[in-house]
Amino acid sequence: MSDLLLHNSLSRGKERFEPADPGCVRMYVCGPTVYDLAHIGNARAMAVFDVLYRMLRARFPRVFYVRNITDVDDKINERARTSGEPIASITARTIADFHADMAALGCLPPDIEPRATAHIPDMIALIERLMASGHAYAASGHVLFAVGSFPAYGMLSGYSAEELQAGARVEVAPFKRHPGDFVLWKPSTPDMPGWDSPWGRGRPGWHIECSAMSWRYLGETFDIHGGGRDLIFPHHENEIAQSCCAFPGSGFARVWLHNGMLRVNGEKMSKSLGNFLTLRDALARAPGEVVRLVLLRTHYRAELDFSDLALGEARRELDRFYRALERHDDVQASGDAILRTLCDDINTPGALAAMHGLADAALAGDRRAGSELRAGGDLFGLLQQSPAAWFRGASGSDDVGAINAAIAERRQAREARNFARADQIRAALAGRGILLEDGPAGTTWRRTS
RNA sequence: GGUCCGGUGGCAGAGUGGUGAUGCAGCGGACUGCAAAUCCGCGAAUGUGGGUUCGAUUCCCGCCCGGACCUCCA
Repeated sequence: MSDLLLHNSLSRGKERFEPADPGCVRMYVCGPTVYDLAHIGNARAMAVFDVLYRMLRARFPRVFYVRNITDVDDKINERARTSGEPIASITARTIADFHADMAALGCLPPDIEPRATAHIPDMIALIERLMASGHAYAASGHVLFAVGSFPAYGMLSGYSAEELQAGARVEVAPFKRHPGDFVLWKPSTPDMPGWDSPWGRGRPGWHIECSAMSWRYLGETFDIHGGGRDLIFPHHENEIAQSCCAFPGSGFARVWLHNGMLRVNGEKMSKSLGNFLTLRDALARAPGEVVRLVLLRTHYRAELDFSDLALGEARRELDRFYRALERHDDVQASGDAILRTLCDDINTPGALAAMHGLADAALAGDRRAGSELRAGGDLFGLLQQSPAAWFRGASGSDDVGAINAAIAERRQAREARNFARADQIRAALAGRGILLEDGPAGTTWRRTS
């Protein structure tokens, strides 16, 4: 097998990937903050790293994939305040929604999905280490990380502490020693979630949870840390600072991967523009595999335009793949051809081109190609259903008997060369989203919507 | 303003220092009663100006255009 190359945000270039422990790849991905439904930007990150997870599982004996759930956050508090719904209710519901959405998107569950609120003691332990080593200080009830104590601060984002100071456009809290210092722990009022700590009752800052949970489950050093590009600064930069200072010499994550942002129908996705598309919205418009393919048709580091046009194209691509599977899928296959292309920095568009080549071959009668196509689909998390289910399953109505009756009537009409009647029947079905296809073995049907 | 990323056919979207993948759409043809699907074929692109090179879409520089990020916190 050829090398696995991954673009490391730390070096801004592709590197040959070698896990620290050849027996087990350790990966951490930033999961959702559970105050609202996942949007398609979240979905992209989840789908991209799910493909990586599948690739790694195909290449290495074991993969341990950790994806956290942030269930303590001021956005959650704010949602509870404005809606009146209790925090525990908001987070429980949103987590259930998230799991349902991920399943619909075809994402494998991570090996463990730790919740921030279950790891407060780990966070406190980490903060105490930072206090003891002089990287953190208490001020006005807060505990802050002192960026000046970490010379490498900025190694990921490319910002220097000085630049940040110069460019600061937000009012800096007066108790900070350096404008770049960030909160590790902050005080909570009685109506806010809080935990007892050496610094009084309080709650964690945004970044410390990921340092704590990755430490807990993956150790001081691990292989891959992934997330959206918008997390590079400040979130990941601060994670690095916390973890590297708490565990000198550890280096924290060895490879950082960041997926690009989304546009919707050509516009930047934002709540103010009113085009903030939830994954659930997308799933209402198209099957999960179609949404997933749209997210994987573009290389993960590039900006992606999520459009209705793209949904249509993706659906037609999947139609073709399923047609190829319909004819031939009965041989053992490895998926190696597809995996080889994916191993060039998760080159899903390139691998998709290879999938089309396999589909061509399968449609031409190469049974092995059809099986390779299926195996490639397993790497993509696509082609996970039977062609029959894809073309004729789901989408509501149980009018299969009526459809078959109509087909039988049309067959009689055609045999009598009454094509006007035959076409009338076909048009009536087409109006209900049923497309008839006359083949050598008779007439088959599929849903077009 | 600072830092960084990107500009490929009508659209989407890869690779590559030496005749520019793949998909969708379009056009012509085969097949079909007609379609659908499938197959065959066709046209169509590397933002711009320089530089390096025998040769640049690929490497370097300028320019233009587009995009991302520039924290804490209420």
